[in-house]
Amino acid sequence: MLQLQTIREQKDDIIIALKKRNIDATSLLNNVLSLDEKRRDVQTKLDGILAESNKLSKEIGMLFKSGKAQEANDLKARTGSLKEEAKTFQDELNTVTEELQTLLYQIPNVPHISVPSGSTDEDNEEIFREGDIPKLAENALPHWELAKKYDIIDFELGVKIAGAGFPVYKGKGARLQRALIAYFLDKNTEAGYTEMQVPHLVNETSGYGTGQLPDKEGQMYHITADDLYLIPTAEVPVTNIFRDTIVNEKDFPICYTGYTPCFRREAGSYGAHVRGLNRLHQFDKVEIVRVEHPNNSYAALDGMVEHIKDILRELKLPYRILRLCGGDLGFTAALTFDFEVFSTAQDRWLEISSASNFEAYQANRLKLRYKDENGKSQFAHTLNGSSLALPRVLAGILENYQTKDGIIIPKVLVPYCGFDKID
RNA sequence: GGAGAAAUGGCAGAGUGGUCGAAUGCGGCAGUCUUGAAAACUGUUGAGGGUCACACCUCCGGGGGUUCGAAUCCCUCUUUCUCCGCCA
Repeated sequence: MLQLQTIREQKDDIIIALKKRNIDATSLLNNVLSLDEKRRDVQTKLDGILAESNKLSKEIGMLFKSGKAQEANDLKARTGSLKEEAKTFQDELNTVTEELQTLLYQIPNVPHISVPSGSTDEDNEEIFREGDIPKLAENALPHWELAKKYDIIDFELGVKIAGAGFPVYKGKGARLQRALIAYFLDKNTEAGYTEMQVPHLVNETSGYGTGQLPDKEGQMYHITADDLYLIPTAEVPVTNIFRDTIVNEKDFPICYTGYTPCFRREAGSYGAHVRGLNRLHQFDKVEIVRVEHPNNSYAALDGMVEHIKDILRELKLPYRILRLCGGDLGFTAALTFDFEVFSTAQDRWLEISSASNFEAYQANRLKLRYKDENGKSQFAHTLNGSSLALPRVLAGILENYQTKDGIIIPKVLVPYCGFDKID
């Protein structure tokens, strides 16, 4: 959520910046400002009445104490109308505040200056590419064929148990999953991230905190009986650790990592591109989350990008990094870098990580603050990234490391797997 | 799931209708002393709105009510603890 003060001071700049998202926010922001003005006006009136009422009450109390009951009762008579007025203004204030809140929730984050304009993923800007694309044999198979051939993932079994998009990993496939999780967590921990195990279900307030709610309910599984949501990413529970907190400036940088399954309804996505592991309702992911001083958040984002690069280098997977364009940028993000692994057998890039700086947008919703050198509360910056999302990394490994003798396990994973080949 | 108790500032913990945004202790911050540190001492220290700055307003788990006036009384919800039941 954008800060009111920022909107007041930089309305025109915000409107220009939001054009990169192909949004004309002019009337929205004007409405926000006029509601804000109204809110302050009503608040001031209400405060005045309450101040008078408080004063009268004190006087009445003193009169009663000194035995002047008659005078006290005279004063009492005057409080009735004040009460009615206060109620009117209070109701108005509540209405205006709620309207204002609703509008603020509709404004996405302001894109960073470096975000290119554009409307679809085709407009994303490739900024880096590394790793050799292997030359596979003529009869190279996509991962869903490989999964079947070596009996390591059973998609049909998942359909039986839960439905499409819930694969069952078997034998070495399951072990490889576990190895990847452990390897990622170890890499993150070595880099200074503290490992956390968090709930996989969150309440509504947490959904609002990180920006999944309102509006994106449809993307999450909702447990209506208890009004809980299955997490679409560890970002939600891990970032919400900091909801309603004031952290110590000395504690920066705050770096957390966590493994969780992720649940996404992915309503409406069908077709060839969602085959196999490409798009699932349940998948595993290791996430990194940082809480940073505003002055340092972009350096922190660069650090996260370097960290993810390091992992992909060790896995020896060919990858590229994209700077997302305005149209592809998530609602809450100011700047996002996507990592894509090249799937040789499918001849396409697969997104395996996304690292974002949310600046103060989530912090404002979360009420996540720190005290600056003057002792004033300021919103911190939040960031997160995947390191990494499992299924497509798995797909990339299966496809790129296939040989006629089986699938070779990347060297760094062998100690975690306990085997060096799937055959 | 049943019965009872409780929810107050970073933490602990007073406060049962009026000058209480809230005693006290711990912690934090600043200073004195010290070569430095510790100890001791002194001061300071909740959040939000509002204002150029004050004033002023709101917040004692959430919501509602009684009253001129509520941390304090009533209703309701949530959470925690104890006991019982069930259970990995």
